[in-house]
Order: sequence, then C-alpha cells, then structure tokens
Amino acid sequence: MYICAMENNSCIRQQADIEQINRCKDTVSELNESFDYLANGLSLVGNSVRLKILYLLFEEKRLCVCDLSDILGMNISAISQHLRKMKDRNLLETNREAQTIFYSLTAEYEKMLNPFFEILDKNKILETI
Amino acid sequence: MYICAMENNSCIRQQADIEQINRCKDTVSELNESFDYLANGLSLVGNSVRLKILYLLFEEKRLCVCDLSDILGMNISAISQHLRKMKDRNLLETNREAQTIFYSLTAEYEKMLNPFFEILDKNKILETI
DNA sequence: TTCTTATTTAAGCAAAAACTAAACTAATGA
DNA sequence: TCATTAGTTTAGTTTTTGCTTAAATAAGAA
Repeated sequence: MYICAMENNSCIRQQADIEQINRCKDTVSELNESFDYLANGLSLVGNSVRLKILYLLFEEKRLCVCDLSDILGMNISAISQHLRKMKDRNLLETNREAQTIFYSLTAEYEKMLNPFFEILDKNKILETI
Repeated sequence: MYICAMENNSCIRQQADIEQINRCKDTVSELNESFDYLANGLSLVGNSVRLKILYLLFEEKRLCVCDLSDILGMNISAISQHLRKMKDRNLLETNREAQTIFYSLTAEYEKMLNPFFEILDKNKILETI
C-alpha cells in the first residue's frame, strides 16, 4: 500500500503503480527547468493581445509600437510592455529607423509559431466565405 | 497626417501607412474570436504545472488525479482544478475505472502539442548524457 | 446503510499579470 | 538649444489565476 506525501489531503491508494510514479517523478525533476522555460514561452503566446501582435507581425513583417497601439485600440504603454516581454524572451527583435522602432518576429519563433498562424489563416479563409 | 484614436496617449505619426493599419484592423476584427480561443488554449499549456501534466500523460498514456498529485507534490484539489480546465477545453478526456478516474490526452491535442513534447524529449536526452 | 476511497466543487485568499497614468529617454528638427 | 515625436519605464490599481480549505458527490466495501 502506498501513501502520498501530502499532509492534509491524504490520498491512500490501494493500487498505485509505484514504479510508474517514480519514473514520472524522475522525469519531472530532470526536466524541471525545461518545463518552466517552455511554459513561460507558451504563456507569452497564450494571451490574446500578444497573439494578435505576433500574428500581425507574421503577416506584415514589421510594425511599430504606435501602429499596434492604433490597430488594437490600446494604450501605447500597454503595448510597449507586451512587446518588451516578447523581446526579452527572444520572440521579437527591433530595428530603429529614426525615432520609430519597428518590431518583427525572430526567425526562430516565426518557424515555431507557424502551425498556430496556419490555424488562424485557415479561419480567416473560412470567415471570408 | 494620421492621428491615433487614443484619448490620452495620443500618438501623432507623420508616416503611418493607413492602408496597412486598416488591413490589420480588419484582420483583428475578423479573427477576434479565433485569437481569443487560440490564446486561451495556449494559456492552458503555458503553465508549468499543466505542461508537466500534459507531458506526463503523453509519456504514460493515462494517470489518475492521485498519481499526479503525488508526482507533482501538490494538493489533490489543485490538480483536479487544473485537469478540469484542460478537460473543459478538450485537451483531456477521462475514463472511469471503479472509483478511480483516469485522465488522458485527446488525440487532437496530442498531435497539436507534439512539437513541444519533442522539445522536452530532446532535453531529456541531453540531461542523461 | 454506513464507512472508506477518489475526486469534484465552492469560497476565500494571495500572488501574478495586465492596464493606466505620469515621468523619463532618445532622436529629430526648427 | 528647445520643442516635438516616438517609445520606455516606473508606480499604482484592477483583474485574473492558482492554491488552500472545507464541504459535497460518487463508487465500492463492510
């Protein structure tokens, strides 16, 4: 009989597969940082404002903060903060042209996010029919 | 000259491409629900506890609430609430066997999440070297 | 029927994320 | 040099998310 390590919510199972549990625990501790890193990256994409920004950059190649603020009907500061997060995680890169700073997708993430852009593309076609 | 529709943070650009802005606005309003839906799905994966659960289910095919609670060292209730969210969004399905409820990935999302699982698999191999 | 095991659900709280407003930086041009 | 435009940063507020606790449900066993 196997007893969970939880203090309060004790879950006393008759039929736990201890080998399986241990194998899983090993996986989790081995990949712990990978899980955190990947989840953090996905959480950036898992926000509708940021997903819109990413898709628009995929379509338009480059846009400035002011464009995005206008398109999305949002405060420049809010947009800038979203862009910063994505730039910090290397989803985006910048290119200054006089006072204007253009944001674009990095090649790495353009490729990685492509399957999701395709889903959106498909919906776009469906909408127009 | 083009003036943004923002009240306070007025961004008055000399060189905005109005056609581009309008094209983007159309895209956003057309795909608005798709963006929300996709972002919501991705936000589920963009949490390290849920990503761990998904990967473990990918590896082990099925696990019950109690197993996951034990493996992740978390309260059963917390795990159950994570599972519920993912089941509601159709990432997971359940299968009752007596009192035990086994969760597993739906075929649709197993396929969709595969590229991310592959990243984790690769890291796993690297860790063991 | 009552007890135990497995899980879910609801309520409340704490931490994290997103947004607003205002101050700040940086490039350009009069 | 000073004003303007474009964007960033910081501080504070609001909203959302995740977790804890406790109560509820559901299946099987005594």
